[in-house]
Order: sequence, then C-alpha cells, then structure tokens
Amino acid sequence: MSAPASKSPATLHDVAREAGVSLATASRSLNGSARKVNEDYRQRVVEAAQRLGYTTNLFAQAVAKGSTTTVALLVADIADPYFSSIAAGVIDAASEERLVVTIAVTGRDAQRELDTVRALRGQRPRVMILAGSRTTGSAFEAELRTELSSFEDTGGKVAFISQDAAPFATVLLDNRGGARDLAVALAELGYRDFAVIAGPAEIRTAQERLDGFSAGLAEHGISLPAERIIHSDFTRDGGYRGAQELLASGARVDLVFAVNDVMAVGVVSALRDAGIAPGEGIGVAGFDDIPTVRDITPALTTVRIPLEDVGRRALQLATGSAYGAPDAGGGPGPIPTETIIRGSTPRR
Amino acid sequence: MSAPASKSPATLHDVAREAGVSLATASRSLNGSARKVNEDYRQRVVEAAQRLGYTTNLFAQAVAKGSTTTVALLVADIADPYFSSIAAGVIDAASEERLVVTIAVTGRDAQRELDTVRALRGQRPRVMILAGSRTTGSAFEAELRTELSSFEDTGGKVAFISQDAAPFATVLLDNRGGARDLAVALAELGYRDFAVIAGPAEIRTAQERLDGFSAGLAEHGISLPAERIIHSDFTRDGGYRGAQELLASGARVDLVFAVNDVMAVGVVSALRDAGIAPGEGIGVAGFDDIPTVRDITPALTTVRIPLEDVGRRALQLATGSAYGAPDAGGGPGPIPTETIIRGSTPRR
DNA sequence: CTGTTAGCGCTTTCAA
DNA sequence: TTGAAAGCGCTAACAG
Repeated sequence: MSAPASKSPATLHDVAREAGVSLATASRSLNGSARKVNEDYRQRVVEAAQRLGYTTNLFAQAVAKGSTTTVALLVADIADPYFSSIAAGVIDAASEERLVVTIAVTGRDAQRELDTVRALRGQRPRVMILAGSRTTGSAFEAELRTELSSFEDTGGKVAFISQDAAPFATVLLDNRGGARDLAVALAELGYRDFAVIAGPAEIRTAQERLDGFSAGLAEHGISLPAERIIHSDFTRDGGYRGAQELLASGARVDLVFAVNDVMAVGVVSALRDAGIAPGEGIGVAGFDDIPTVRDITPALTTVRIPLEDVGRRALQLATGSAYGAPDAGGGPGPIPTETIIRGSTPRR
Repeated sequence: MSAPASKSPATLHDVAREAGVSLATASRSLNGSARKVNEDYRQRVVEAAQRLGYTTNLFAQAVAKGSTTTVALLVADIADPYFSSIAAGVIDAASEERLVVTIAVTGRDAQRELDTVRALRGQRPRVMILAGSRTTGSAFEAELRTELSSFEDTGGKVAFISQDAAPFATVLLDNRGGARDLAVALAELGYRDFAVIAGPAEIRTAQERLDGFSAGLAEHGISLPAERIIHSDFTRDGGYRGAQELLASGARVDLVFAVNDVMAVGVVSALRDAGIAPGEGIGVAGFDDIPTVRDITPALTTVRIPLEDVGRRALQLATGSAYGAPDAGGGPGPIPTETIIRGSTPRR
C-alpha cells in the first residue's frame, strides 16, 4: 500500500549542494547561532531547504553538539489526572523553550522506575523530571539516587516533584501543610470523627498528607486512632475498597479524608453504593483538586495544587529558565496550597 | 550547588579501552544483533561498561544506523482523559517494543498541528501517531497531508486515530455507528425530544457522532431539528455553556446528547446548577466512556471505546507488530463500540 | 570471531 | 565571511 521505495530524507549536504554553498555555510544559515552569513547566501540556503523539504536531523545535531533538546518525564500513570495535568504543564513550558518531551511511565514500581531512568539516560536528555510518588526506604532508592547523581555528573539536570529529594532540585508540594489546613478547616466545620483512606504506607506523599492531617486534628484536640487509618492503593479503586473496608469495620465516622482526589472519588462512589449519601451522611475530602472533582456530586472538598504550574515550574527549575539564578536551589519555597470547601463537607 | 565540573558520559570508546578490546567488539557485545562474540570478551566488556556507568548514546546509535527508536504522539490536550488514556496505551505498547514516546500537544489548532509535525520530523521518529480530532476542510489539511506523505516517503510511518485518513493507516473509531446505536437505545428507552451539544462543526469526530445520532433517531421516526443542535467547544466548559444555551432557548427536551463525555460532564453540571436533576428531569448521554463518568451522579450513559486499546493498536498498526501482515492496511475493521446505559438515562 | 576503517548527518575549529 | 576538514559516538562492511 505505501511506497516501499523510501528514499531517505534530505540532508544538509543535499541542501548545500542545491544552494551551491559549502556545508558549513548551510549549517550556519539554518541552525547557526551567531548570524555571520551573507544574507544572499542565507536566502539561497533557506530556499533550497524549503525546496527539498529539509528538516534538521536533531539526533545528528545532538551528536555533533554533544547536547540534546530532550526532556524526559517520568510519571506513575499518565492516565491519572494528577500526572496528566502535570505533564501538560511540563509540555507547555518545554515547547516554549523548543524542547521535546519524552514520557515514560513507571507504574509506581520502584524497580521499573530505576530501569526506566537507566534506559532514558541513553537519550542524554537535558533534563529528567520525576513526578512519580517517591517511595521511601525502598532498596532501589539508593540505586536510583546513584544513577541520578551520575546523570547530573555528566551534565544532566534532574528535578523532582513533591517532596524534598536533596541534593536534587525539587518542586516542593506542601503536602503536610495542605493536609493540616484541611484538617483544621474540617474541624471548624464541626466534624469530629475522622477516618483516613491513606494509600500505601511506603508512598511518601501519602504519608506526609496523613501526618499533616493528623497534626491538624491534634491542634483541635481530635485524635486519629490507628484503626481509623486504612491503607490501600493510590487509585480510584483503592479508594473504593478502602471505603468499603472502613464501612465493614463498623466504625462510627463523620468524615473520611482520602489522601488524593482520585481515591476520594472512589470513596464517594463506595459510600453511595452502600446507600450512604456522601456529604449528608458522611463528609468526604480529597487532595489535589483534579478537574473532575468539581463535577461529581457532591462537589468534593479538597486541597488545591496548581498542577499545571507545578509541571511548568519543574521544567523551569531544571532548565534554570526562571527565578533569576539558574541554580538558585529550588525556587521560592513550596508551591502554595489552598483548602477548598465544597458540597461534600457541609457544616455540621 | 551542583558540581559544575561535569565530565561527559563514558563512551563506547572508553569501554573498549577499559576492557582491552576493539571498538567493534565492544559495540557487538553491548548492542550488537547477531551474537558473534567470545563469551569471555563479552563478559569483560559488560563489566567494563558497568564499571564506567556506560549507557549507549541512542542518538549516536540512531545516526549511525539511520533509524531511531522514537514514536511521536500528537494529541490535542494531554490533560483530557480521552487523550491521556490513548497515550497510556501507546506508551505501554511502545515500551514493549523498546520504543520511546515523545508527546506533543496541538491544542486543536490546525496551524500548530502542522508546525508540530514539521518540528517532530526533526526527530526522525519511526512512527507518528496523530490522535487530535482532525478538522475538516481546513486550509492546513492539504499541507499536513503533504508533510505526512513526505514523512512516509522518507521511511516514516504514520497512523491516525479516529476517522479514515487514507492513504494513511487509521485506527478507525466507529463514531457514526456508535452514535446511531446509542440513539436507537435511547429511543427504545422512551425518549422523544432530543437535543445535541455538538462541538465545533469543523471537528470531524464531532460531526460524525452527530450524524450517526441523527440517523439513529430517524430510524425511529424522530427528527432532530436544527435548533436543537448546539455547537460549542469540545471541552467540559463547552458542554456546560452549550447546556446553558439550550436551557435559555426554552426548548422542551427530554434527552441531551453531548458528543463526548467531557462535554457531557459539563452538561450534567449545568443542568444541576440550573436546578434540574440530570437523569430525572432530563436524560444525559455522552460518548467515549472515560473513567470518570462512572463516578459522577448520575452515572453517565455513554458509548464505550476501549481507549487504551486504541492507543496500543495505533502503535502496533504503525510498527506492523500485529495482525500478521505488516502493511495489511488498517487491521481488522473499526474498533467495536458498545452502548452503555447508566443512571443518567432511566427508562421513561 | 576480532579489529580496522569508513561512514551516518551535523557542528565547529582553522585557514584562506 | 566562507570553505575544508576534523571530529561527535556509534555501526557496519571489510579484511585478517
């Protein structure tokens, strides 16, 4: 069906010949930085390129220059709105700097993450952004850091999103603070009997949010007994099952906090499926403010993170294209977080 | 903060020297296809590589081989669940074939799409997958086709997702058929007064769904007057505004069909905000079956497309890694579609 | 099976 | 300014 007789793409050489100039001149007119080319020649070269449908071979360019225009982004799951929003920000910021972004998914698997980082190094990306939820204490963590350090030693730049990963640059999310504020707001709304659907214990983000929430409650003299903390997957279904488990335990609860919105959505559905009206019977709150939580019923109370900005900022942080000093060491503190009260947590 | 004295990554040359073998042997042991290397040597090389922290420079490899391991994926908006689900499929299938995927977003802008395709060609990707909603009749369409043809002429492969884009390979979505089936099912449920929030007239996918829906209604002798068709953005907010407009028109309607789920979610919210109970007062249906529509209230009736599979299939189609014949010309017909009736369209 | 030696397409000294 | 030529890191004949 398609023509098998595929000729190869026009090369710079072809263009030079077509324009009747040297390779060097062609290179300079098309991609050269310092413009030191007779305008006539430049014109000719550009036209020749046009005529031949020439496009710079970025790989060859990268090999010759020793530096690429690639950004590698690692996410746990690109279909998760949390990550896809961040990705949107990264891509947007990258395209402003004419960088191309490559996305790899790790599925929250530390081994796979490590393998992916190794594989990605083959691309010699300028920047590597890790947005996966860092696990803690994993046997792979040390190896990962080693790998990343060596990546930086050889000229790459890495940026983490979420919690501090010194010595690497990080877009800090105030997981603790956000969760604390949420807890306080909820307590002030009159809630007293809390449960948390907490995600896997090894995921640091999950743990931080749990800690912060617990701390906020403590400020109001409310304790969070261990049996009210249910660990489950960091996904919608994890939230659903966690809520089921909570219900099955018979605990008397007036508010359940899921440590991320995707899970909270699962919680809402589980409650409803169990015949409990979310918001009326039991309040529900999440974290992240992904787009959909505004559209579920009741709309979800949550902690807002400007996800796209976070992605954008990660890229800028890594490329040094923001905040004056290229290596300022992390930008101006953590990303601000905001408690958003919606219908899922009416005043009691 | 970071060490400025960045040495460059180890090269194959370094490895060869360290192992005391020739460049060629090193290449063969590390990346060579046909294994024709003394196991002792191979061992030595591998260890040396390990010691030096060597990673194959994929770019250099690509230049030398004249072929890359890159897949370029173009989507309108990566934060839209429709596209992020497809992307997940593409990435998954790609990683199985050890291909790396680069994502670019076009924002449904034909000019930008064209520019992006041109820029992406610089990467000499093996495959280019276009998942954006093709616009029709755009002045850029011809240029785009030219660009893509020339990409294929020079050895690339392109795959479209959605409607036929001959002569390019396409993962066909049965937009018409799916919408038709939905209309029929809805009519059989007892609905009679329909409206459609239809998305931009130039977006082919939107148009096909509208046509199919209309045809299905016609089979039941129901007509869809022009004033019941409201065009708006292909987004959640587009759906919201479309529904507002519909309401404002005072039309008496018992079912509104939004041509995609994201819009339908907006419709549901708009109805609710207007004091109308979606599902009770007015039925709502969408298209795509993105994950969240199961969790909104009422759960949304829709037409299911196996989005991840679609992405996976697009890649396989392009790389020829499925269905026996590499160039079979499109695989086994359109992706099957399935009407899913949920709470948003109770029997009347 | 191993090493030598041309390239791959592009950039970048270095003279002219 | 421009062009010739030497690489960039890797692969792929080609002899040995």
